[in-house]
Amino acid sequence: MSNQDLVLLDQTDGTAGTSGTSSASGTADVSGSADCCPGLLTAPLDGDQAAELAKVFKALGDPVRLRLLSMIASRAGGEVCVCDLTPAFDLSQPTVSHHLKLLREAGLIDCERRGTWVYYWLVQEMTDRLAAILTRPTGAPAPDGAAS
Amino acid sequence: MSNQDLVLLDQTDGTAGTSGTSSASGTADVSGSADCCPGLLTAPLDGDQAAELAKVFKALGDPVRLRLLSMIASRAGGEVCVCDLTPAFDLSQPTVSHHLKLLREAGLIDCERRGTWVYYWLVQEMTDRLAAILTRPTGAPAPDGAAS
DNA sequence: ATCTTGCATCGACAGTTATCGATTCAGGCG
DNA sequence: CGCCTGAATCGATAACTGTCGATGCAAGAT
Repeated sequence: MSNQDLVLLDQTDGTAGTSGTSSASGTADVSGSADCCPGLLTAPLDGDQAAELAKVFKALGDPVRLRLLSMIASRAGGEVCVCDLTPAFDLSQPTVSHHLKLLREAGLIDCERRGTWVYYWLVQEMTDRLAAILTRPTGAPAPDGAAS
Repeated sequence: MSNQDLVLLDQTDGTAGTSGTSSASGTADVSGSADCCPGLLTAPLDGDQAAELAKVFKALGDPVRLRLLSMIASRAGGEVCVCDLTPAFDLSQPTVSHHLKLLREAGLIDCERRGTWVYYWLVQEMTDRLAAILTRPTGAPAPDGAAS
């Protein structure tokens, strides 16, 4: 049902072909392919849209993952080695790896293996999309006609 | 540490004084009070910021709650009676009530009792803030590490 | 006062998730 | 080749979450 949606995301890990991390296995999509910016604030979501979007927000719904994402994203150029991320947390290496996997499956980050190390970066399309979804369309009428 | 933060949100439920739903009891905050737009994409979050933000995203990380939120928010004027929301789902009334409670505790919606019915509305400040947090500051250099 | 309706709360249960240690895999190096 | 390092995967377990039916509470109607 959501096949063509992944194209938008797959382009980002085209370089990850050499990666052994099986990237882009189950990346989630946000908006339906048909409508570019459904809105969330403008019209009721249908079940499918809500399910896809919930996957991404769920990935963001953990402090560790938020910190990981911010650490990755704040590298404007983008790449962070896992070896830089793991020691920043009071968690085991498998746990950090697990969180990174969830972020990657949500389509928020992507990775590439380079020698011994694996580098992660932000998938900006996804955060942009989320921001758009949470942004009330400009010029939206002031909410005074509730009862219509 | 996060007392004055709630002021921004309390203003929206000033009318809820008559509400018996104990509104604004444990509403979550998003950004620290000092910095208006921490970013998430510009600088690593500290633990407290991440925890607060995660609460809100976690509330959004469920399809039912996303649909509830979109149903509430898409009423431009904003008020939706619970009696209009509950039958839209294949869930029991307590379950829907539970989801509404989580959204309210996350600071995303607020409510007021009016006679027999309870009305919910969107707290736009929160979605605005989330959008800002997910928006890369204008003029930020495009991370070419991903595309290339 | 009693009944009825709308919604929140409670307690229980099933499914999910976060976490760990142990293991495995990928690559570089002796 | 075997060894070492970095990171992902596997299994197990504790904690959390979504869901329900039953109950309680608020407010209007009879």
